[in-house]
Amino acid sequence: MNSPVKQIRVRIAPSPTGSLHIGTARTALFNYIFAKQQSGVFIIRIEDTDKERSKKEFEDNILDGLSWLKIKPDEFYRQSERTEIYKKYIEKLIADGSAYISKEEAGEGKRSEVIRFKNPNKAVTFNDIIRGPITFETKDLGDFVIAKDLDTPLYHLAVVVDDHEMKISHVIRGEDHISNTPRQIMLLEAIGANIPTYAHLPLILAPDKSKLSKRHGAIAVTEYRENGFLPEAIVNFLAILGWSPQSRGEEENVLSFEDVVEKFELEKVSKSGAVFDIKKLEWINKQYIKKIPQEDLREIIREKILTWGLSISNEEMFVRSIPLITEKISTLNEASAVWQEELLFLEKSPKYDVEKLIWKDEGVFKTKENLSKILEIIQMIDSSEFSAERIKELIFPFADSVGRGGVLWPMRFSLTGQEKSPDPFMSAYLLGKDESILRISQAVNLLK
RNA sequence: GGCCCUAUCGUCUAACGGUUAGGACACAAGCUUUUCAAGCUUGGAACCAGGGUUCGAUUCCCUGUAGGGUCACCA
Repeated sequence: MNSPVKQIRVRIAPSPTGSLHIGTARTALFNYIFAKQQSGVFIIRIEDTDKERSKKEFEDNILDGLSWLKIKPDEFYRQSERTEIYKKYIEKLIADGSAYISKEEAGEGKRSEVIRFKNPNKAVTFNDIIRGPITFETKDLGDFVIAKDLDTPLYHLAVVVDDHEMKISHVIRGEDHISNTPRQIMLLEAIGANIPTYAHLPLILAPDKSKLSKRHGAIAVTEYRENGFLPEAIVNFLAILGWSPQSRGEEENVLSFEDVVEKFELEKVSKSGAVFDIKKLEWINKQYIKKIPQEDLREIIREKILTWGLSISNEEMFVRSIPLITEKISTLNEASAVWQEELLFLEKSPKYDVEKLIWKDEGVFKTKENLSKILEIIQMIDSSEFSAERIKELIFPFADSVGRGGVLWPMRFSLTGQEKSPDPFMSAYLLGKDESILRISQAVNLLK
C-alpha cells in the first residue's frame, strides 16, 4: 500500500494547575520545532478536566508565557468544553465491554461508583523515537479508573480520545509520561484508534539531579521574563538542553529559532536528563542582549532603571553609558544594579575622604601635582574628540613618566569617588569634559 | 519495594569500533584597566565498575553499581 505522507500533528497538553513551568515550555518548544520543520500542525490543548485544581489565571499565565516565547498554536482546545465527546466514548467503551461501572468502597467522602477500564493484561510495546522499543506488562496496572462518571472523564481517557479525535501523529512529551504510555495505548486500541508515534524527552533536572520543581527556585517562565531574560535566549537555551546541532568539533551554542528548525533532529535528542544550568542561560542571554540595537537597548535600560525607582538626571551621560552597561550585564535587570552601584557618580558629585585620593605613599604634594597635570591635559582636548581612547592616549605618556598608580588612581577617584567604577578614561568620557574638569579641580583644591 | 528509563570533564554535549576523547558554560592563571567587572590569551578538567564479542572497545552484549521517573476517583 502506498500510503501518502501523513500530516504531522503534534500537541502540547498543559494542565492549568500552575504557572508555565520551564519544562512544559521546553516540551512545547520541541513540539513546535518539530511541527515547523515537518510543515505540520501544532496544537495547544488545555487539560482542565480537574475542576478543583484548574484555574483560569494559570491558563492565562501558560498562554502568555508561550506567546512571549513566540510559540503560537495552529489549533486550540480546552478539555472542559469537550465533555460530550468523552461521554460518547465512555458509553461506547461500557457498551462493548471494554469498561465497566465499578462499585467502590464508600467512605471518606469518596464516590461509590467509578468507571474502570477492563485491562486485557497483555504485553504492550511501543517504539519510542528517542529511546527505541519499550515493553510493559500491563497486568500489574490493574483495571484503572478512566472516569468518575459519564460527565467526568479522567486524564487517560481524555488524552486518548483527544489524541484520536485530533489525529495526533506524534506524542512528544516528558519522560515522566513513559509509564502512562501503556495505559493509553490499551485505551487507544479499545476505541479503535491509530497509535501515534511516541517520543519521550529527557527531564530537566535541578542541580541535585532531581526533577526540577518549585523548591529549586525559579521554574516559571514568567519569572525569567521578570528577571530580565529575553525570549530568544530562553528558546535558544532550551533547544540545546538535551539536543545539540550536528557539529564537526566546534559546537554552536548561539542559534536562532530558524537555525534550530533547520538542524533539529528528534532522533538525536539525548536520552538522559539535563541539569538546568542558569549560568549558561545567562551567558546566552548576554549574547542576545548584545544583538539588540543601541537605541532600543537605551529605552529598555531606561525603563528598567526608572521602574527600580532610580533616577536619570543627565541624559547625555546616560546615553554615553549605554555601551558600557550593555557590555557588563547578562540580564536586563542587572542594568539597574550597574547604574546604581558603579555609575552612581554620574548622578551625584562624589563625596570622599581626601586621603583616599592618595595612591599608596605618593604623598599629598605629589598627588596634587599629578592631578594638576591631568587637569591641564584634559583641558587641552577638544570637546569634539573627547573620547576614552583620546584621553588615554594623552594621559598615558605622562602616567608612564611618573608612575601609573600615582596618576591613574587619583584621576579615577577624583572623578568618581567610588571604590568600584569604570576605568579613569571611561569615567572621564562618561562625565564629559566640563564635569571632569570641575571634579578634578575640586580634588586639587581639597589637597593641601 | 515493583515496573520503566538513563550513565563521556563540575554542567550541557560531540564521537555513529581505531581520535593526542572535540566544543561550550563554569573554574584557574596571565594580559588589560594599577578599583570592580567585561574583554582577550592560556590552562586544568571526563569515557561508572566487572565480564564478554572483536585484531581492536568510550562506542556492541550481559551483569553489577549509581542516579532518575512512575506506581491517585491529579495531570
